[in-house]
Amino acid sequence: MRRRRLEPDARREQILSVAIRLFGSKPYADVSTTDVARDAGVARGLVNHYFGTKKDLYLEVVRVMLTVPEVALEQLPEGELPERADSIVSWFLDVVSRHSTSWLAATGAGGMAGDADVNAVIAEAVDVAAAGVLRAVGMGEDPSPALRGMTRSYVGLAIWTAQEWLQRGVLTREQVHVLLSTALVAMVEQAFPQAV
Amino acid sequence: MRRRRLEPDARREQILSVAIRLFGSKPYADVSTTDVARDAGVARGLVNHYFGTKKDLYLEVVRVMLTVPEVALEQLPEGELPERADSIVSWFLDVVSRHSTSWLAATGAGGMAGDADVNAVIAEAVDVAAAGVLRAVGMGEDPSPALRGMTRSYVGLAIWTAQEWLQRGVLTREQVHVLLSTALVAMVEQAFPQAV
DNA sequence: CAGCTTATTGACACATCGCCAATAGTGTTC
DNA sequence: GAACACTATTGGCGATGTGTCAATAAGCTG
Repeated sequence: MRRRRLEPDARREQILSVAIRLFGSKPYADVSTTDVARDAGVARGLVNHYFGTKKDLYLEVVRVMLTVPEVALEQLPEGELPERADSIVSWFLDVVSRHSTSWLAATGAGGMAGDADVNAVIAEAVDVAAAGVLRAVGMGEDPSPALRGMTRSYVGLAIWTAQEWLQRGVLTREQVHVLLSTALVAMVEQAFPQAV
Repeated sequence: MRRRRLEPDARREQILSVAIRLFGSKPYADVSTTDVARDAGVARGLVNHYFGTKKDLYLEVVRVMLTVPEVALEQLPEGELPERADSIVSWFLDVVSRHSTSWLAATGAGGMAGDADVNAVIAEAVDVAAAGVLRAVGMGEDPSPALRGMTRSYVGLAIWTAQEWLQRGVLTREQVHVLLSTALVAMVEQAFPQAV
């Protein structure tokens, strides 16, 4: 039997990439650690050695899937609210359409929603997105819990709308953009003031 | 061993109620058919006999959890859009707060989101809710696919907002009401026209 | 009470998972 | 180049969960 011995970091990275591919295409229960090990050309025990339990591996996968480049989010236009809203919506749609499959699989929690740890990882990513939205609309300074909650709700709207666009294909990007922009403006002007 | 022999309907109902309780309090993977059988005072094989596979049982549970009395939805006020929006939002918040735990567990898909069959059941419930919203705002006559998609997105917003309210507790019912009403009015007036 | 229908059981076969002692690459030293 | 040490990697054991099915017995009927 020919074994190949790799640096721990390299092996871990290789197994993780295989896991990302599998968990991105099938729900959690339909991916066995045996599948991951086989596709990685490795004994199943090695997967546990590097990642602990199967759920731990899945958590790593979701973390990677939801990690998003927030560089372009730095330079936001200084215009009025509608322009700012357009800008943040465009950024969101760009990100989501680029990583569509993996991103949608992760936010849909491909078969592990409801689990406390998985929820925590998703919630953290949603928090990051919500913080970006709040900064974009000029309310990013020390937001109250209620305000952050409302913004997370808006991110939920964005996720669902993206699904209608990218998975169901019943909406055009233009329609999605209009919907998310108008909703954001309306919420900022009328609902958010109630949550200062 | 004392066996008790019940009518198939009665036994099925009893097992289902136990399953609803368990799946409502723990994620899918944390509930074994052995748990259901034990709590029902029954052999594990009987669960499979009545419901087939474990996932089939779960589908039944989700179906029941998402079945909602849509009686009060029949008599909707005839006023202007803001009043109609207030009305449908109130109806939604009443329903959701009444069945909060089970309803949230189901929409969160307690550990099986991403699975095709489970998604189908949830999607159907969302469709029903979306149809109610469309009727409430006076656009229920033969809506286009795009319009129905936008309305499903709005239902997604409502679900996420309800979670911030009932699970996280960072929003009051008043705040939720304002948020959902203003978002609905804005979407109907500005986004929906793009999807006739 | 005997007999029949069928609700219910118990066990078998199979899959998956976490764990750990044993194995064998790979670089180091003499 | 051979012996060695370090550790990445393997393979198998035990436990748990699931679906299936022939065997069993509960309860009605004559």
